[in-house]
Amino acid sequence: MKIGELAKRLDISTDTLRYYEKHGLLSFSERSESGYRIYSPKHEKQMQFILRAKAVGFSLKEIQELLEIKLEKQQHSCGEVKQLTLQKRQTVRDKIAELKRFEKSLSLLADACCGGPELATGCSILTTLEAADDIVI
Amino acid sequence: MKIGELAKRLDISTDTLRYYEKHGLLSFSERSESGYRIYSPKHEKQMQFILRAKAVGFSLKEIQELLEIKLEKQQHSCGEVKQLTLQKRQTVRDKIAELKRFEKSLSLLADACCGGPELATGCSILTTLEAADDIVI
DNA sequence: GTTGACCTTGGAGTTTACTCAAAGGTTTAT
DNA sequence: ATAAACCTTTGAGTAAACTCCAAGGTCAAC
Repeated sequence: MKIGELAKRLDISTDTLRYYEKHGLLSFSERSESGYRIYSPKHEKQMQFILRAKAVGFSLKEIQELLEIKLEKQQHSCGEVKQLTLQKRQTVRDKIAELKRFEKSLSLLADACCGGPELATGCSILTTLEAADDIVI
Repeated sequence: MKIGELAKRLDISTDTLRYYEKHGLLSFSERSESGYRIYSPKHEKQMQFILRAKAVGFSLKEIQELLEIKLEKQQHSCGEVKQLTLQKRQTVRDKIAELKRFEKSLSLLADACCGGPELATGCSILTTLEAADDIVI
């Protein structure tokens, strides 16, 4: 199958497929005589792995690590894989915590503001940001 | 006060201050005869506004909008400010939701994995990513 | 009068994950 | 045989928010 077909099956762009190949995520494929990339079901499966890993939050760099382990399973332990997963979960949790702090502060700001057509001269959001000691950060 | 002193007081770098000026966040300051930036308490207050807005999650671009309103309060309404705040809260909430989905999937993966020194050949995380129809995405 | 700490500018580099364009070769259908 | 639809490569551009560098000017202290 040529690149366009694989792209369509996976619902991504051909550019993305070439990008993944270039960055060591998707293994090189055979080429036709004219130089076209010819993909096998193996490549499609590899791509599905990549897309699933992306869907659970792994970055491309992290997916590279997972692929390295996956391709040489004999050389690696279950513990390593779990380690990567738990690490990722921790950074996700940290980000969630930060965003929740944002959410809380923004809610405080919004709730205190009338939000009406009044001039913004006395807007509580602006004055709070100007001199806030009371924002929960 | 020169740039180094203001930077120290705000606990940011001089590069950041120049960056903010260049990108229209911090108003231009006077210059000494030799071309040094000379900042007044007004500039420090403006920077505090910016840093507080950052601390509650606004991007620099959004802070620019807030500053425009702030500098011409007569021309704007409370509603506009609240609107920006609520919009921001929504994007923050959306991001939290996505990250929570990640967290959930990663937890499922991690919990199913023994994480031991066993070879990764049968690692449940890898096999799940290879052929997962059961990942909650 | 010279060291060292400060300041200036312009421009390049970083990270992430693509996306687009240009200029050209190939295949397929009519 | 020619037009449309595909493929190739290289290289540049995007967003966000800085960060670093080079090459040079300035100021205070000793």
